[in-house]
Amino acid sequence: MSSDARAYGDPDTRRRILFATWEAIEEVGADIRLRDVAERARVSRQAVYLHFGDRANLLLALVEFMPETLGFPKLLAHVFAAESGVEMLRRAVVLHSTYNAKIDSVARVLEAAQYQDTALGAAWRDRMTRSRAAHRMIVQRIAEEGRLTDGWTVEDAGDLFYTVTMQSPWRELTCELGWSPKQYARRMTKLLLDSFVTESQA
Amino acid sequence: MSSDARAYGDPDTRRRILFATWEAIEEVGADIRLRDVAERARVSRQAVYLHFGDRANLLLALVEFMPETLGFPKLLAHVFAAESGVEMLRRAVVLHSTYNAKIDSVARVLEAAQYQDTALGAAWRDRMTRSRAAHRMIVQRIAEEGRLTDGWTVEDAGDLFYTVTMQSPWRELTCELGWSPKQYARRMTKLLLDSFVTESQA
DNA sequence: AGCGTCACTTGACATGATGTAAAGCTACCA
DNA sequence: TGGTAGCTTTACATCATGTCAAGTGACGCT
Repeated sequence: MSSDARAYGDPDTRRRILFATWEAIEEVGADIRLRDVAERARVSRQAVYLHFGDRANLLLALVEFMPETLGFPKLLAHVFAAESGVEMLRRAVVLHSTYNAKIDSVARVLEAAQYQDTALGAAWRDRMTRSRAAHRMIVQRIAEEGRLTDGWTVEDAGDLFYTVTMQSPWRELTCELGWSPKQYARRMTKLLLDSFVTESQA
Repeated sequence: MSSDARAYGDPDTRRRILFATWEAIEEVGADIRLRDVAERARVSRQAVYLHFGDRANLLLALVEFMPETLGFPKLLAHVFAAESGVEMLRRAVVLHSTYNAKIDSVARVLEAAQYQDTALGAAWRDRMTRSRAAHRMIVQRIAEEGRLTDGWTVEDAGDLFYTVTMQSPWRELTCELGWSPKQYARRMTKLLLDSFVTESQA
């Protein structure tokens, strides 16, 4: 995935356009026009096409750009630096509670667009696949520590963990139902630990 | 909500158009063109506009039309006819496991469109609000029977129940990860019961 | 100084879907 | 016979996407 031989144009301009797109999506929503994006980036509409080819490709680039900009790798590393599987799970949910908020407006657009553009759908799916793998590793760790409840396999619990902490449920609970990040983290963690983990300390 | 003084035109034609829309969405996806819809319904493109005004309104009508057509009220009644709260929850998850499948293609379109059209968004939200209330009632029943775990309030558990059984997580688990309806029902039920319900029988 | 090239601008244009407007057709009903 | 409801046909305005071609300015190289 993700490696076009060489990107066109000035990297700074490219970044400006990506930031402009991001801003535009946050303000306007899904139906951003590329002329608005261009205006925000203070370039011509055609510059956008020169850099990214088309709308789908622009969003595609944004999918890579956001996590880099938000320092996602570091945040993820902190989750995996935990000393126990249960603590990893806790930290993962906390990460979701804050990180999901930052990418939500863009995520809405991508969720909607993924079925219309093949390449974009693939990129989004790829992102999901990684996330799924990360969640499974956490459950794997819990299992290795002998704390996974008998009824669950690593695979099933991992997939469920991954799925219920996805963007959509998070969005519903926080944006629509008003849960704070802390409430989200506490309650979601409780749900998962209650089912996945055998009691021992907490 | 949902009561325009009187609908235009022949009700049969109206139904034909709605079915055609439904079909078109299932085959083509989100980017259906109204001319395709018209073609399937064997009416002119303008007939669609005469009946529904615009695209958003057509989708709006579809939101009401689908549950009626699929006999949703009866299915819901069966859930609430259960003798215990726990059994209600079980039945609700089973209902999700099959019903979500039937509406999924249309749900994708509506989820995407809800942020673009105000009225459509409101209608979709209304649907969600009802669903949320139903889920809460089930948890309420569990609580009344004294089986709700100490750590949960009816409200929080209800909202979580509602949220994790939403369309999106269901879609991910079944369409993308390949869970069968039975697997979905069993595992989702286990997750919820493990956390919400105090052990007593099963 | 001259030359080319990169990065971008400008303006024009084709495409294609949405939505509106107006006139015509047909069957039924009074 | 006349009217109206329900739909068709044709035409048209709009608007975003995406493409094309020519032009401009800065920069580096010779």
